[in-house]
Amino acid sequence: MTALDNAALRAATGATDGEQDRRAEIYRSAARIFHRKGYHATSINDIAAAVGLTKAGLYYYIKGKQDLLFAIMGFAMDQLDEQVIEPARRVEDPQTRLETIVARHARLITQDSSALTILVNELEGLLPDDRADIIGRQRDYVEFIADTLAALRDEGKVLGLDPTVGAFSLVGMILWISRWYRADGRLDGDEVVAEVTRMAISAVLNRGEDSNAGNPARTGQPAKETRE
Amino acid sequence: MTALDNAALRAATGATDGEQDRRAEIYRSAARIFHRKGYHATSINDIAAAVGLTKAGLYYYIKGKQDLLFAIMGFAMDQLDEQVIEPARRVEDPQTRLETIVARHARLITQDSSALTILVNELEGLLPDDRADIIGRQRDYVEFIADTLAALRDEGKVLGLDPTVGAFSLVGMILWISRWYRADGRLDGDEVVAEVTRMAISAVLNRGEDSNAGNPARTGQPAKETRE
DNA sequence: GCGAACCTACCGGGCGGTCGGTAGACTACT
DNA sequence: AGTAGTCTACCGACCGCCCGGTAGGTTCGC
Repeated sequence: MTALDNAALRAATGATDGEQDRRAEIYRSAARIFHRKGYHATSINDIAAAVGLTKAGLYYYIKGKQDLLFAIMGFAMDQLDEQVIEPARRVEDPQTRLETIVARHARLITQDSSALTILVNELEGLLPDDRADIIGRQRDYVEFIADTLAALRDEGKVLGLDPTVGAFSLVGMILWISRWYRADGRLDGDEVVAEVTRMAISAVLNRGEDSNAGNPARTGQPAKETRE
Repeated sequence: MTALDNAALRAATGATDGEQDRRAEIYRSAARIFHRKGYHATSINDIAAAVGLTKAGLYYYIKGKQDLLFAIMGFAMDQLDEQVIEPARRVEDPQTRLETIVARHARLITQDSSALTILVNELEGLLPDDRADIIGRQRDYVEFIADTLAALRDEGKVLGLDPTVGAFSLVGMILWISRWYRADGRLDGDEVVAEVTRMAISAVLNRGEDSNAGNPARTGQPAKETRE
């Protein structure tokens, strides 16, 4: 649906609408199959069959398996930029900005997780240059979140949390949604997005008054108890 | 180090110590390579070369590629059972139990993430029966966490959080550590474990007053901005 | 001389990718 | 109107390579 529609490779050689439609269908199918079986376990034949072509016919539209993967990942990053990062950048209040990031990213995943999940799971399938490109964009995203956490810390709303650890942890929470959420399951997408957003905010904000800054020494005795 | 030492396949045919050592080394190497390159992208030759054998020589020790994968995953689940679930089961207080789960699981990952990461990323490389086995054990683990969250809710320490969503979210946070944590990085393992544990607890507990009192105060009130 | 611990050589098969074609729609000229 | 040329959108057959796995040794300590 919302998948690889027009953005991805609109920049390709001048092309008819029909050709672009077909190409989009191919990218969408490929993303779904990569997502389900993994990049390396998916053959070009699998994708060709899924769109009703032979392998040779498919190669009329694509340059190779790795380009296909890179295109899908590039599309996913574009999606993240447009639907999450850009809107969030326009929010000034750090806490609201963080809520925006988490909610929008989570929502994207509950709607169509294929491309975004491939984005994080199949990095090693890329050529080194392509991988560097994608990794750079991903790092920018995490830094964006970390900066937001740092801003919250400067406001005194977050105490003693390393922004990098915080950012990674939130990202992990969000990305993991694609592994357990099923659109036809017990919970609907909006509920999940809301729950996860609430958890994320609660994870990084101080608890009430008693936010005893840095370390444990509280209820349990974590980190100490790990001896076996 | 702490990897596939003796447990994994001690049940194999009666075997000498030397043979078990070699076998353990093979499993350990395989786990490391699977972790780095992915199961499908790793060839039997890669593994053989890594332990200084030819492919045929390697087959003296293993039954096949899929059995190797299953053995590694089984070992990882055993590790989780022994080092996380069993110790946590002996903790009665739900909050302390949750801290124990998160801290121990996180610590396991900062120490040696290979097997545990394969466990979650390479499920589709397994034969259906093996996959069912592993998935079942994983589900038990998530349910164990969800039950702990439900117990916290019954104590009034958690309000309005679906235990399943909570459990999955915490698991996502923990598992993601293996993607960004580097033993030679800025932060050391203990710090990371402590930070993540604190975030996890804070993510699920009520904000406000104090937890131990049965006073169900307000939660946060975000999740308003999730519109489009 | 015998078994454990390996090796060299090989097999069938599937992979990503290419090549030479061609059906058919669409002009373009006579 | 007919026909020659052109281009898009494909297909069947094929290539070289490497894969997981195996058959049948060979070496070496006991």
